[in-house]
Amino acid sequence: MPTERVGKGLTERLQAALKGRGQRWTEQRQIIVDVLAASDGHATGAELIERVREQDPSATPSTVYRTLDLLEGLGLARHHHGPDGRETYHLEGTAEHGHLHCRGCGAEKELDAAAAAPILKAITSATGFGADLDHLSVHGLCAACRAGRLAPRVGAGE
Amino acid sequence: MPTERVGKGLTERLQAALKGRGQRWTEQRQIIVDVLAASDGHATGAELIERVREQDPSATPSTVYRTLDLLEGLGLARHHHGPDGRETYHLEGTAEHGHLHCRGCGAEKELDAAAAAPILKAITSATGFGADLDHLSVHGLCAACRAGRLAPRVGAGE
DNA sequence: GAGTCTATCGCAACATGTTGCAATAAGCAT
DNA sequence: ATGCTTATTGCAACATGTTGCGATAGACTC
Repeated sequence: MPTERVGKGLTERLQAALKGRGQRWTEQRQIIVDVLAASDGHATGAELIERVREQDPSATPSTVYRTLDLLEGLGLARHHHGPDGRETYHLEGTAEHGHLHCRGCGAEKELDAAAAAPILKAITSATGFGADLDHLSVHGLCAACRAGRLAPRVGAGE
Repeated sequence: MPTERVGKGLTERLQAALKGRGQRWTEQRQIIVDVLAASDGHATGAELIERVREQDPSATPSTVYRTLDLLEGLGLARHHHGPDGRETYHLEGTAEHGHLHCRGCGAEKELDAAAAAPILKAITSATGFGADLDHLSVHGLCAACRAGRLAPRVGAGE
């Protein structure tokens, strides 16, 4: 029965946060939050714009991106950059996680906090940096592709 | 005295590689390689285009980007994405390295292979991924910013 | 050196984000 | 309810990359 998947909680939280900062609650923002919540995984900016326009054709990219920025500022959404530099957004509801991109098979896996812990620790030991898991994108070859690397790389023949 | 910083070696290597694949050596490519070599650190696509245009105003973005792609295909150049998703290119001469972006002070540090080794090892242990150091960009807080975090974060007052 | 084949170039259009500015409308006070 | 203040919107222009296509010009053959 959920007409809105967000649940009252998020919307009200958002309204309260905005009011406290002298900012305003608008129809567009409601739609954008709904869309973001409905695309539970990750969505690129372009995808979000398209979906928002389905509900409100008058919406423009600038509004969507500005709202996304706003949501990030409030800590309700996050974004990271995919392997091609495109932006990907997701709601705060999702647990903090990093991303693994395999250049062999194109697969994309999430890196949850537990699995990432030793990695973050290694980063801190080696560099002193405290890494943001949400912004950690690792590009490389997944286990399967490394094992299956029968075909030799570019070499001579092409 | 170096009119060209590249040195004959790279240019000739490139010419040979191209010839072997039925591809061609052109003035533009010479210029782009020169520019890339002269911007020894990292340069964004836009910067490279601008510098190439200084030497050849007729050059267009598509040519530059396509050449950059070509150079990457030949293993002579690499690119990665900065914290804002913008592309950054550098020549292969540079040792393979990752990047550390501090969101506190904005500093950008390089992560050399030696320092990265334990990190890559941790990634492999935790995920099975063999990570590409060149595509590893870590975003977080550097040691100084973590230590100097006297000012509390966003909190109430703003 | 002239001719041929086709890789590369330049252009123009598109895709994804970003930004400035004037018009609109949300939230508050009267 | 009416009016006021100003955050937000929509538009239009710009910034950075990407792609298709016809024209140009490398490199090779004769």
